[in-house]
Amino acid sequence: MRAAPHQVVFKSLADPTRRALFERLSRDGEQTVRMLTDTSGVSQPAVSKHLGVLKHAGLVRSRHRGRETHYTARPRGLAPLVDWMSDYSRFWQDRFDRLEDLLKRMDP
Amino acid sequence: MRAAPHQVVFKSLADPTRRALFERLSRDGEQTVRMLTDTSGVSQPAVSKHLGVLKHAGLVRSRHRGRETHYTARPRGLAPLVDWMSDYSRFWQDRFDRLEDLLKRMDP
DNA sequence: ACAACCCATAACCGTTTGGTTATCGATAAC
DNA sequence: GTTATCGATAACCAAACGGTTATGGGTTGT
Repeated sequence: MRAAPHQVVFKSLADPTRRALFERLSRDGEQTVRMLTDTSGVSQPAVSKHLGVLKHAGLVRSRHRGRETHYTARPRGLAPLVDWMSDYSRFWQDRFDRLEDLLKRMDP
Repeated sequence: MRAAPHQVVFKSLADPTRRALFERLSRDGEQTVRMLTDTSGVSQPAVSKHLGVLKHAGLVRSRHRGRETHYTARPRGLAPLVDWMSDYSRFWQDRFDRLEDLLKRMDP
């Protein structure tokens, strides 16, 4: 039995180090493992492991060139969170539904 | 140094049992600890502990009457997630900004 | 008054998790 | 060709986590 997408995403983002990596990739764009390691405060293997988790959750992508691996944020990976919120909180559902309508009307 | 709101919320929702409690309260409205325990699959103390975590995260409220404690979902407790998403993902920021505008125009 | 019930807390325990160091294959630099 | 760099993996470890049982204070029912 596979874990639901939102489960994996929540778990991934619960760790501050991992979230910092995602934030960094979102702010500054594509980065190599080395670059990420140099500002993360943890060791390179730790960074690699975290990136593995984020990748498995669909939150980042990787691209190999030569001996380096370049990682990129995948904003759409957050979609399961939005879906979950609208499923289980009418409060947000109403808001997201309106947003959906608005976007459709603006960009049909 | 206090933990950032989104950190607490992410951590709280990372656990499936805890998320199930929040989902239940969101779907079915106010519930006592006993009612929640009977369908949770874990012991009453476990439920109490989880509810404590959710409460600390601002995701539920509690109200005492007699010997029972009634818990309610607090949808606004999810706001830190939306904020975080719009801060660190331009993709969602654009969408949420539009939502913000829409809501302001609809309900000024 | 007493028994039963509700819920929170404490003490404890196995598993998971986030970190480390060591290592190795692959590529780049000299 | 040799040396240095990059990044993934393995093995290991302490701390955090999610569960349990035991208990006790407060409230309701008989």
